[in-house]
Amino acid sequence: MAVNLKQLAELLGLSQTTVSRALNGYPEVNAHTRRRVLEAVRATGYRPNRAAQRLATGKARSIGLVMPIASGIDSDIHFGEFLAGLAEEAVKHDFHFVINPSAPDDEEATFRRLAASGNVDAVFLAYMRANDPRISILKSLSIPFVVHGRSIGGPRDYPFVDIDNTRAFYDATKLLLQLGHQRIALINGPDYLAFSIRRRKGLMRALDEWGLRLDDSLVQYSEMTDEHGYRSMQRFLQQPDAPTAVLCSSTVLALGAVRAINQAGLVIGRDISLIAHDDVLPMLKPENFSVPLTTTRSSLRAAGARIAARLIGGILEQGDYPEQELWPAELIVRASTGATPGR
Amino acid sequence: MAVNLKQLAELLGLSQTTVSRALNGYPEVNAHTRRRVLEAVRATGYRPNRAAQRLATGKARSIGLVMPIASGIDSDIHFGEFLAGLAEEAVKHDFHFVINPSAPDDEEATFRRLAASGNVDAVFLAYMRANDPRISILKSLSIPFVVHGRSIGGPRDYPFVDIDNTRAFYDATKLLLQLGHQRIALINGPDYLAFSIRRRKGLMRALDEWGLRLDDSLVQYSEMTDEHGYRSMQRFLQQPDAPTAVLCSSTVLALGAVRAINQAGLVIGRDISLIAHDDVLPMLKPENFSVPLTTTRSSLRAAGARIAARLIGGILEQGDYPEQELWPAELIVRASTGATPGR
DNA sequence: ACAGATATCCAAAGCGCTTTGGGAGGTTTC
DNA sequence: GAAACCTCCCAAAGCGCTTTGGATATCTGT
Repeated sequence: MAVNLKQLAELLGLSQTTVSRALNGYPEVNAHTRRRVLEAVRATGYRPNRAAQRLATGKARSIGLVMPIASGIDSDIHFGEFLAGLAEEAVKHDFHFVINPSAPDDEEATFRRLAASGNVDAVFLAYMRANDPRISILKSLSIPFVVHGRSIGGPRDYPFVDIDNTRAFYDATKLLLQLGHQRIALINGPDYLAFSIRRRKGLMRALDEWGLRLDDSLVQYSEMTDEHGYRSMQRFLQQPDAPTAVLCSSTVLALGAVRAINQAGLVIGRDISLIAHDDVLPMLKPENFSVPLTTTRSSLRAAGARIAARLIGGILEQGDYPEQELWPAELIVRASTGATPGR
Repeated sequence: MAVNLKQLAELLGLSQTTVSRALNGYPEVNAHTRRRVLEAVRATGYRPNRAAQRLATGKARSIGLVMPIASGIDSDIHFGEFLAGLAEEAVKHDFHFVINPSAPDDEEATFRRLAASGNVDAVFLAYMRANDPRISILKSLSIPFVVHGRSIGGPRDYPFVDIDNTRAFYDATKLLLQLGHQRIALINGPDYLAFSIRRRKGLMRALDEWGLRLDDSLVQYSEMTDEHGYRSMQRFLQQPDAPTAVLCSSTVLALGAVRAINQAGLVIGRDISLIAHDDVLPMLKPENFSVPLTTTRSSLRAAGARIAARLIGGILEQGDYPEQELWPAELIVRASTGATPGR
């Protein structure tokens, strides 16, 4: 018993115009009438036909999402978590996604197709790289978009939500330095990604201020899997002058790192300190590690939700959001950080 | 310079009807006229407005996807891979997804909402459990759907694409038995999932035929992560009468298992044999393992693409697919399987 | 009490496509 | 040569919503 606007209007003895306006919050409707309409909607279970709305308004109520298929990114656990946030928010407003898989070298064409298709009102962008070409492409396509993260170099005036990676790892490093650590290593994400670059910068800056030099043999880049964390940590531990403290770009990496440390017979927080960035993955809580992890925390899912909200707000022309948001990451000290051994 | 049907028709000196028919492959159009239309489409870059098509045809051109958000499933690497296949196929036909996140206990309501909303033509279902209630729900909602996997128990007449898990693990076990192994362990997926249950059954059946009994202390269930594979294998190796061969439900699990084996100082293929199920994850190829892995192979991505194709075919009422497909998994013997040690 | 606001509501015109119901002209059929 | 068919095309009626451009009625202030 799916009703449509016309039937609903008839049932109420009103015109479609008035009912439509009552539903869409226009002011020229008597409060009492509006209440009646809302009541009837509840009673009949009326739901507006989206296709008709789209045709009439020109808004597709959907946001485009280019999903890289080549590398391991798409199957990445972090991506899934972020997507969950996006989806959660989108579903509240009855928005859809158009997921376009694309090989990295085909991205530009994919974006063009997406924009031209008219199937999406806005586009979302992530996994920013240094000098990322996609920003200029999207600007030229004149389709609204919001970026998760920031590029490095290139145009600066585009909407984004990012966390202050430099600051987060600067703070983390500072803590370690104050605890007396001098050789601090970094198990980072892929080296071409902007957040990796910034995290390294944060580390370097803090070292600089302390009068220390970053030793590049103490930085490892890789995809953020448990396995890579394990291997990177092993490599560090085998070095002649092994680090006494390690920064991890993800709790997933930390998982592997911890295993390597344990296997080497070392005790976390005593023999070696560990700080990881925590994306708040529901299945991997830093407080549940055998030794609870000191972390820089910022929820990936929240970022996803926020970006969805901004995208949708922009399309519906409601809500007011800052163009650029730089979220701080919270430094949470737990048991995995301690004073330098033998001091 | 976006043209619409009307303008295109005018430009050609034809009626909208004829142009529409030419484009949609109706027979009552002269071949020559059709060619002219197609040519004009190319020249003008005409693209039909989807919203209008939807309104006129009643088809939303989108498929619904309920994404579990509670457990680790959504961030699961296997899910991402499957999704890639779905998306790849969908984009070919300009189909969308409506991703609905849902807590497991809210699934029924989510499905109802999805079906009632009218913005999906069909629904896709995965992560089947034993006696899965979702099948009946979807049937009662009378919305087309295709299942990835099969339930166990409950109604049998529903469309699915599944791989023959029982058979795959039966074959794998058979191979191990022929090689002389008697104590064969299984590192399985979550115990409530249908495929896990079937794989265990395959193992058990082969053992039975060989006159052996399945020792339930040799079966571990867990989410399919590297970490869990590691732990499960460790547990097996610590047992007094450790297995000489192990079956893994995923190459991801095998990754951890291999680590545990190496760590124990054992040699794969000599001291202990390993067979894993290979979902053909692009980032994890069994032939690249330090000891190339014997596997039962079936591409998850291909399954995703197939399901998308069937769903879309059903909506568009074209193409003819079998209702139920049970794909065989290919047994590929590599170096990780060898004769029982000390025989 | 009357011109000008103000508050509510409505009829009708799209949005861009598909589809129904013909209809003109040319071919067959008997 | 008339009746019966094809073949190919068209006009117009929707699909279900939003929005424009009034109407009508009720208030204002003077």
